[in-house]
Amino acid sequence: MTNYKSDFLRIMSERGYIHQCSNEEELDAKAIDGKVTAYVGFDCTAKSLHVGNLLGIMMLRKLQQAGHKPIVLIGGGTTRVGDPSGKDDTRQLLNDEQINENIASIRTVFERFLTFGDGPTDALMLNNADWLLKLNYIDFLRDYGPHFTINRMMTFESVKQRLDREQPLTFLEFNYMIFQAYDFLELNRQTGCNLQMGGSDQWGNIINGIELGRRVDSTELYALTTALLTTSSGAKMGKTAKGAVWLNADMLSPYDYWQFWRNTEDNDVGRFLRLFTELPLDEIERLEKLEGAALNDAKKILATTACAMAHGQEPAETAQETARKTFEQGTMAEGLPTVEINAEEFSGGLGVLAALVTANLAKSNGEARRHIKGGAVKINDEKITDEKRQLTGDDITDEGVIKLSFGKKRHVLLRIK
RNA sequence: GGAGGAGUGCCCGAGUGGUUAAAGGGGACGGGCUGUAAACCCGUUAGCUAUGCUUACGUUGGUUCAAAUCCAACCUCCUCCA
Repeated sequence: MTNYKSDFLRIMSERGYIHQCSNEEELDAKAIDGKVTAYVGFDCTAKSLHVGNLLGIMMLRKLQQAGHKPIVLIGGGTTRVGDPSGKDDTRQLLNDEQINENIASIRTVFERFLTFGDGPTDALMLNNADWLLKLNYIDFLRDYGPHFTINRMMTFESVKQRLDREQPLTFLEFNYMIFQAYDFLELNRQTGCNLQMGGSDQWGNIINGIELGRRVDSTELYALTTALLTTSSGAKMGKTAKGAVWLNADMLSPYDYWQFWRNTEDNDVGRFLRLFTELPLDEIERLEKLEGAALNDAKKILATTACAMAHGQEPAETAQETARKTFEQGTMAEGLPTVEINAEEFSGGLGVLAALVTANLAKSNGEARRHIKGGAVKINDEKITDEKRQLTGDDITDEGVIKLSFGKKRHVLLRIK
């Protein structure tokens, strides 16, 4: 990579965020001379963002730290259309109420990573519904349609691949690209935003926006993308047994979030420390050199730091302590995820199968049954083999809970209330 | 509008009348080994009130003792032609 002169690009580069950048010299120069305003777009199809979105959030954070202005663009308008990228099943369309709920819920996460406000480098949160919904089809086509040629769009990798694989590419999807380009233009007009960042899969879309800006407003816009995040064994980031690794604490507990980072593969430790923590680089270099079991210390630091950023210092430390007790001492830890059970429900004795399901450790009785057969289930650290086993008052420990374990890593405390 | 091809479980993909809850692979989960890692080995991978029952091979009907497999209509996608 080039030697960047601006703090922003230098830091981004050193930490391994940069995959592609359009016109980097000029962007670099801009970042030295003055303020850059940049945005990252986020979907709002769920109540929470997940680790897959974290890279985008971190980029905005770095931007702000370097003295520039970040914009969080919520895709309230585009969500209404439904992003067709996922393709296979036409996603069910969300209604306005759901979308607004999601936006409200997602906002809280950004507040942990960015400082919002009215100051020159304070972050802004905008919603593209505010302009997309007002568009008039014919006017929009006349004003912007001429600037996009099918010929050009056919050369984009995302389009090419789709056609090569003989997968359908709908007109809607074509338009989605145009909307995104238009978002960029609109943001530039409203706020002077001149940089769009995103994952490498967004490159084509971002370039479309840059070209639109040049043609319509003769303005120079820039693109900066990061490599899509995968683990070194090639898996997509962000999936666990329970599903997505959510950033909202009510969707995934800080403990589980901590565990996610703790279980990082050896080969990813250094990379993740650079991307997802703000430890000094020389410290990271020291940590990633650790070998064998010692590398676990680096993973714990990664977990606690990353967790603190998303959930706060205290929950992160609690999570670390809980993990220490659970894994290193093998003792009962109060901080494990807890599930409450009604006393009435419990009074007659509760079957293990049902308990596993209510604790969200198994999806169905059948699954729970199979895993009991496979020797994966423990009650208060004692392996059970009888699927008819009932949980009774005798199982309640001195701490007033029942510890239910599924596999070595997943533990839940049942608390009767 | 015409001709041809396709639609299978989380994904890819085999199966063209019964022994098919459906080969094989991937993924995921569990067990083993370890370091709460990777790799590797083994197992599991529809639901339930469970020696049985119910759902399931695009949708809906039909033929048959029996259908993912045959027939009809419909829906969707792909290719070629107009």
